[in-house]
Amino acid sequence: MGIRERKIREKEQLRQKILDAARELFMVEGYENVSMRKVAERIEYSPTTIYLHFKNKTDLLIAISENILNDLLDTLQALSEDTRDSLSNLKSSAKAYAGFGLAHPKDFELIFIIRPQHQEGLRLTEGSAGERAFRYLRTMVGACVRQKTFREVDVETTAQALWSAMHGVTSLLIAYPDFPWVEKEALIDMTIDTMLEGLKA
Amino acid sequence: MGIRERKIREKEQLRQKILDAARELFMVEGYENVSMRKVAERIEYSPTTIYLHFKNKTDLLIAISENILNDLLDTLQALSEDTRDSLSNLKSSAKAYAGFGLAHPKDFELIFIIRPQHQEGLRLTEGSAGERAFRYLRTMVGACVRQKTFREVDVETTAQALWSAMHGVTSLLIAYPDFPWVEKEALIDMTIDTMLEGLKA
DNA sequence: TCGCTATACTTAACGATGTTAATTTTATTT
DNA sequence: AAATAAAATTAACATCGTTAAGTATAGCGA
Repeated sequence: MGIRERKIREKEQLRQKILDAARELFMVEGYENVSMRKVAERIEYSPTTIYLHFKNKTDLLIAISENILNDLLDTLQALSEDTRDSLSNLKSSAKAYAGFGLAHPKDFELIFIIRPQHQEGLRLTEGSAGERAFRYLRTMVGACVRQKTFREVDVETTAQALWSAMHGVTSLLIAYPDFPWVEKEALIDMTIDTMLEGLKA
Repeated sequence: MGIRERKIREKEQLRQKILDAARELFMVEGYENVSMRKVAERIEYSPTTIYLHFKNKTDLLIAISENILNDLLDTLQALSEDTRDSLSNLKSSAKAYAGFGLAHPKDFELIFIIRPQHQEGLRLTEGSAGERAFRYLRTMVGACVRQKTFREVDVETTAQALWSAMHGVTSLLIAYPDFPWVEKEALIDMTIDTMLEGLKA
């Protein structure tokens, strides 16, 4: 009796096909310029079929955002594999966050700029990619404090401040690509290095 | 022959009326939820009349953004009136930037989040509010370096890094109001204080 | 193999959007 | 009072997100 299973599988495949098509289009054309009809056309289904898999366009955006967030989390966690000292880990993770933004500006924009605009009251649910990413950051900060690499700062506040600083550079570099920035790498380094210097014991 | 003058004045008045109505609506309903028809209805003109004064909706957004940026610049410059030491000036300006964002989140969102999305290739033109604000920041950083309050850092890079950090906290606090932030003031203080600490001579 | 039923999918439509073209009203000049 | 220039409007186009209603299809028991 594998019929039911096959149907579920086919349904899941179509859902994935929609996600792939939409993500691709969002990246190339930008969320606001992609209509449900365009997504439908690309997968060769009628527009309404999408609504059998996603409640609305925002729901589609959210699902894709979660996928991207998982990619980002993978990128960050791949770095902690080589477990050097906590400070190096923290620094390379912070740089990876900004690096991800520069390498995939459209992804960054979608998850951190567009999504919160369309999903107000967004909160990090237990075990979500965003929640795990931030917990990972807090752990690294905690380690630096425990090992007296940092002075006795509040771990939660410090983690949030570090995220803020890295998020700031990345957002600005993406939002204003034509601003007369100094070399991007240099700016990213200056931001994270200054923060870390300010936290030293 | 004051007829021509009166006509110009009336035209300018209507333009201002449109700006006021649109800004008010943008603040309350959000840019994307405000249609040209809604703006028109509020000023009791037909929708097309707006197009006699603004090329399109983006043009309206830009004009309003410039107004808001001037407000922000005023807020910042009011602080430098009491000319204490450069470091205090820098610190209070940085806090004022974040404070403006928290006090007027919709304004902040409009000029720093929405506008760059609709006006790509945006550059700070000579003498614009944005350009003056940043130049002011660079001057304060330069003063701190010259007086050896800061170590010998590159002024341009440092100014951009400081803006990044402050922009980051503010953006995040606004974008994710439901994130479990520590006390907002504490987070803002931690971010700016850590940056300044990291720059000390 | 036949009809029955649930599921998958499509067609048609609604109200709203930004924007343009064509037209009418209004105010000024001759 | 007629002509002209300016200001404002009406009507329309293409497109949007989304819903309701209808049609095809695939699996089922007989």
